[in-house]
Amino acid sequence: MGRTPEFDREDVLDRALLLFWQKGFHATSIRDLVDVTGLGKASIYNAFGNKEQFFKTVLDRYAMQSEQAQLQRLDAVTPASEAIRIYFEDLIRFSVTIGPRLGCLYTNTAVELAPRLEKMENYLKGQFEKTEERLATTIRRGHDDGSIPTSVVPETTANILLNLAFGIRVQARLGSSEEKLRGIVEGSMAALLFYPYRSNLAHQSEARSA
Amino acid sequence: MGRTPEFDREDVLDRALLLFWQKGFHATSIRDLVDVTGLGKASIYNAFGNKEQFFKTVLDRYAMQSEQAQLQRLDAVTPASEAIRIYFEDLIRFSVTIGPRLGCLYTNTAVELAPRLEKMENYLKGQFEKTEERLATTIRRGHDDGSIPTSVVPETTANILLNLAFGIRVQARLGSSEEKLRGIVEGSMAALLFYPYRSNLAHQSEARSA
DNA sequence: GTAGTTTTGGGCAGATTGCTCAAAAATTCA
DNA sequence: TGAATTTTTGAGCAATCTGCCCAAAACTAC
Repeated sequence: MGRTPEFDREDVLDRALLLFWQKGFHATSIRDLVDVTGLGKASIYNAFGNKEQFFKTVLDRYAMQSEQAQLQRLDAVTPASEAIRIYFEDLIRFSVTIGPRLGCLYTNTAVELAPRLEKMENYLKGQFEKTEERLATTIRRGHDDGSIPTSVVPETTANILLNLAFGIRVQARLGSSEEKLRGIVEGSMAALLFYPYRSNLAHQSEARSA
Repeated sequence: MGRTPEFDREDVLDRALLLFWQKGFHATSIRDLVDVTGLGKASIYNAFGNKEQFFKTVLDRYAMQSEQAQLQRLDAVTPASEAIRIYFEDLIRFSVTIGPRLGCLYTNTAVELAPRLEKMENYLKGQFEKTEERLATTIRRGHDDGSIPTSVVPETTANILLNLAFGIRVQARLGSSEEKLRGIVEGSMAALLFYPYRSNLAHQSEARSA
């Protein structure tokens, strides 16, 4: 029992998420959150605790909407090479389409709060490691279904692909166009995963055996 | 004429630089700067203006010490492929060795202050574009001196290399080890620039024509 | 020494920060 | 209806923030 909350919790979280995503943790004040969510200061503290706890809740919601969804698609798509390609397509779409200069909330947060990263280790570093492991697993699946040459080492390449993802997220944050990011992903994947087709090679040298 | 300042300007700038580098712009207060530099509030405002102007001055000093120095070495080293390799070696050293979880001040700043990036466009975006152009130029030089296959397209590959650099800087900020970053650079460069030798390929497939 | 100039330290003003508390309003259960 | 529980509301707290000012100290030029 008790009084019914007037706000829609998910809606409030989404609004707060977008604000934190745009401005970062420190630059977002409680006042800003009050303005964007429409509910009073005390209501925020009552419903979500202090600013740091609120931010962590927002991070969880972000995880639900972005990373987890993308990682699930990694396992769902066949062949494995296509899954990786789609993973990066989703990454770009999610980093660019929703709003300008958003990038990835996880990456932005990790860069901004790196000095006090110990407190958020479970949230961020674990997520990144999980992504890397999933990528390695997918590469191994590509060995089985024949879409990725067995000569490609899963661990090393997953490491490099995660680094590629970090670069994409940062450049999305800086306002790079979707096309430019697509070109980077395409060129990198071609060089790393698909031996014969490499878009960063001039087309004159296409005649080369696989 | 007038009273001689008691502080060494370069020393103060270096201390402030390190602090901004560690904590970021918003999390660094004037009080923090007073503590770390040892001089009073008024002296800071007198010598460097307000916080934002001080930060820009610090960015300039950072440019002098890091980016510019690294870019100059790009042109100095022969062959061109070695120049690029050394560029990334310097990048890693500079991002990891000076202090833990520092990364690159430019990248950190760009990520943190992306929403108000218009005001710093000259400082950051220009620097990144300059780096990309320098990389492309170096690749062309590699075409001439024979260290990089002419099949490697300068613009596309420079684009990808810049993205690689962003990833390295972020991972350095997250505390990745020097060895891990070296592995990423080595694997990426091998795949992108040096056709026959690719460390992310298993050694069993080494017998392949160049 | 004197005048002019700059640094320095202290402190102040105004705004903003994150946060709390008590009372009012709304809902459920008895 | 009345008691219990929860949310909302608004006022306000203590601390910190940035930015600036002013008088005193220190230095240079004359």
